[in-house]
Parts: sequence; C-alpha cells; structure tokens
Amino acid sequence: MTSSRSKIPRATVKRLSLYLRELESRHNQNQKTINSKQLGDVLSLTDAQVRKDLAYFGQFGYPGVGYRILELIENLRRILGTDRKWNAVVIGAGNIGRAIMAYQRFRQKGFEVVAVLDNDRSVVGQVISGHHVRPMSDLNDLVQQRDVKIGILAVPAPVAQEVADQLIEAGVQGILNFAPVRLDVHDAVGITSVDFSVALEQLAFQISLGVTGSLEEENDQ
Amino acid sequence: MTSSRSKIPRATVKRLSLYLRELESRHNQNQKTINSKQLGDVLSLTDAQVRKDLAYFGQFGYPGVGYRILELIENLRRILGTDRKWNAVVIGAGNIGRAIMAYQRFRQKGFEVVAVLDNDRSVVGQVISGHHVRPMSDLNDLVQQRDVKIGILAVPAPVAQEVADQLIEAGVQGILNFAPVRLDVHDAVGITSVDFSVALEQLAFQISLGVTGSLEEENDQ
DNA sequence: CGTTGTGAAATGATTCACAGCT
DNA sequence: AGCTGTGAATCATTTCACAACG
Repeated sequence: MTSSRSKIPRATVKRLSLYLRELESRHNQNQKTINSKQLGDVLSLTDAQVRKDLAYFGQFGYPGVGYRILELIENLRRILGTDRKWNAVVIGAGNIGRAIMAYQRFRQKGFEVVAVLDNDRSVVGQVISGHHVRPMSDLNDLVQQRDVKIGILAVPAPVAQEVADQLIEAGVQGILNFAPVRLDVHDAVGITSVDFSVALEQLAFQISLGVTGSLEEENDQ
Repeated sequence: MTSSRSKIPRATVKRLSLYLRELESRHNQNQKTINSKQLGDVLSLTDAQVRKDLAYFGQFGYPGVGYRILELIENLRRILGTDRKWNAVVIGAGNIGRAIMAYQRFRQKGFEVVAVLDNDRSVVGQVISGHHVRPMSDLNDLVQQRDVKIGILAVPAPVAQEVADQLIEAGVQGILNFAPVRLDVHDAVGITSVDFSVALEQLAFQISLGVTGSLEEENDQ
C-alpha cells in the first residue's frame, strides 16, 4: 500500500458519489473507459478537479486512455463503503419513513432495512413494505441481534434528538437524519442530514435572485 | 439602500437556512435577541463566520446587543424568498411524491402544492393528501392558470430529464429534483437536488473511516 | 499521441483582530 | 462594556501547466 495520507476535502467525498452515479450510468450503456474531461463535463467540473479528487485515493487512471469504468466503479464503492452490506433500522412510520422503506435504491447501495420502529401504538403492528412496525422498546435487542449499524431517523423534529440518543445508546454507528434539526452527538457517530425545507429555501433563493442577482457557483446538484 | 454588491459564497446561502431554522426555534421559546457567538455555537461555526454571512446582505446587528431575533427572521425570509407564496406542482404520485404532499412544513415555508400529476393511468384520479392526481397533459394549463413557479420532480430517474424539459417548457422557474440524476437545463432555471443515495453514501463513508481515518471538517448537517 | 498525476499558482473561504457604535 | 462589521491574514480548494507514462 502506497496510498498517500493527505487531507481529503469534504467536497471531494460528495463528488465521489456523483462520479459513481455517472459511471454506473455509463457502465449500463456499455461504455468501457472515460477520461477526466468527459467525466468533468457532465458535472460541470474541470478535468483537473476530477483527477485530483480521484488521486486522493490512489492511482486509478491509465495515461493516454483514461479510467476503466468498471474498475473505477469498484474502487469508488470500496472507498465509499458501499461494497459492504449495512443493516439499518427506520425509526418513524410516517410518510417519510414509508417513502424510505419503499425506496428500492437503498438496497442496491447495500443498505438493508431490517425493521421499522415507532412508538405510536396505533401504527405498531401494521405492515409497511413487508415489515411489521415494531415498538421502540425492541430497539436494543434488534441492534444487537441484527448487527444494525445505521439508524434512519424519520420522526418529528421535537423528538429527533431524544431518539438519536437512544439509537446511539443502542449502538448504531451512523444516523441518516430527515428531521429538520441539528443533532448533537459525540464525534464517533456519523451523521448525515437531509432537510427538505433547506432544499426548498435554496431553490427559492435561486429563483428570487432570478435575473436580478448572481451567485458565483452553479447548480448544487 | 446601501447594500454592498460583493460575491456571495454558496456555502453562505446554505447556512442562511440553518440560521433561520435555529432562530425560529429560539423565537418559539420567546427569546428576543441572540449574538453571533450563540448562533455560531449551535451550528459549530465561529462568531466571525456568522457575522460575515449576515453582513453580505445588510446591517442587521446592534453593537452591544446582538441581533433581534424576530427582525432577523423577517430579513432572512425576505432574502431567501420565503416571505412570498410559491405555487408548486408535484410530478409523480409514487412514494416520494406522496411523502412530499403530506409534508406540512412545505406549506409553512410558503410553498403551496396546487396539484399532483402523473402519467400512469392507474393512479390518475386517485386522491392523495386532498388532491386528485391529474394527467401530465394538464401541465401547461395548470402552470398558466395557477401561476406555478416550482416543479417538484418525484419521478423515476430514466424519465427525469424528459419531465424536467416539459416543466421548463410549461414555464416553471425552479425544480426541486428528487431523482438521482443530474438535470441538464439552461441557466435561467433554478435547480436543487435531493439525492438519498448520495446522502447514504456520505454516511457510509463516514462510518467506514470510523476510527481509521480523518476528514477535516465535521458533520455536514 | 492523448491523458494521467501532481507541484506551483491562483482563487476562494474562513478566521483573526480591532475600530467603532450603542 | 459588549458586540457588530470588516479589512488583513490565514487556511483550503481549485485551476494551471507540464513531466512522465502507456
């Protein structure tokens, strides 16, 4: 292993996901290789950016050729950790919880929902996307027995912190948070948040600027 | 108007939403003022960062006092464009579409869903969150008659670009995209994307690093 | 050739530190 | 006295440009 140990910008990690998405699409169309210019163009990035991002993690390219798509896909999956299986529990059987459970792509990425929990008596026992909704009291046993690494938090904002604490107490290593609050957790736990309101506000801002104004960067897709 | 015309970093705009979220929470607890240190602490930012972000848009603070919460909320809403009403259509009556329609917070932020469209015959006519699902052929009339400014795209990836084109053709000014593809649109249209898979991959990466590694920045919440 | 990987330069964002306001 | 707004300094990221490679 010769991999150099320099600091990896967070923005680079976000782009890795986007590279992977594009590469998978090209792979499905049977394309075999791609160069940094082509890959950059679809994401509105420079070729140098693409090369530098990838070079943080190793030497994947072939001078004069570019990158072999399949090989790069495998490398990116390994780097991102989606070449493994991650068991997850969904907390909250409301609309967002249901949408998540039905989202096929999660499984494709290696994330397996092993249970849905909710502490609302009126939903416990219902079947959603093939899972019986279980009471929150099952959490600890589930995490132990099914080796659950990820909690997907789809509960109302006011209880999100409390439930996050329970998840961490139970032993999950990461939380995907859909509640519009910032969770306060210690550093050993990974957190990624998806906040629809923030997304909408970003959009409203772009539209409000309209012809009026000027943001320097382009779309945050 | 004395507002200085400097470049606004995109990261600043994203933080504006987070400031607003925190301010609204404090306002509900009846807090009247807040200073840049307090506001920065909850988001793990420096006080200077907070002040600089806000100063891009005007002078909102009172030396010796801080910021008056209600006043700052109003200013941020105006800046973000959520002090206005935006009519929106949801395209796609699948799980994500349903979750969005049921998401109360959208309306609180000034976004009004005036219709759901889908071109799957088997769902057209169904009622979802109080709206009849209408056929895609109604799109143009709807956008005209209801002054629709925003399209919320909750369709499968393979048709996302095509539907985006239809939305723009019909006259929407912004698209909130839930499909895991990059949309290619001309600059006059605002785009914000929410990709669950990207979020999960970011999380997987954080966990994979685990004790192992070190990203420089902390949580992207 | 064409294209990578990478130092060096340029650009951009954050933090420091302090004058000035209330 | 306490806190803002902001130039100057620091730190991070992106782009340039080119040697090295298949």
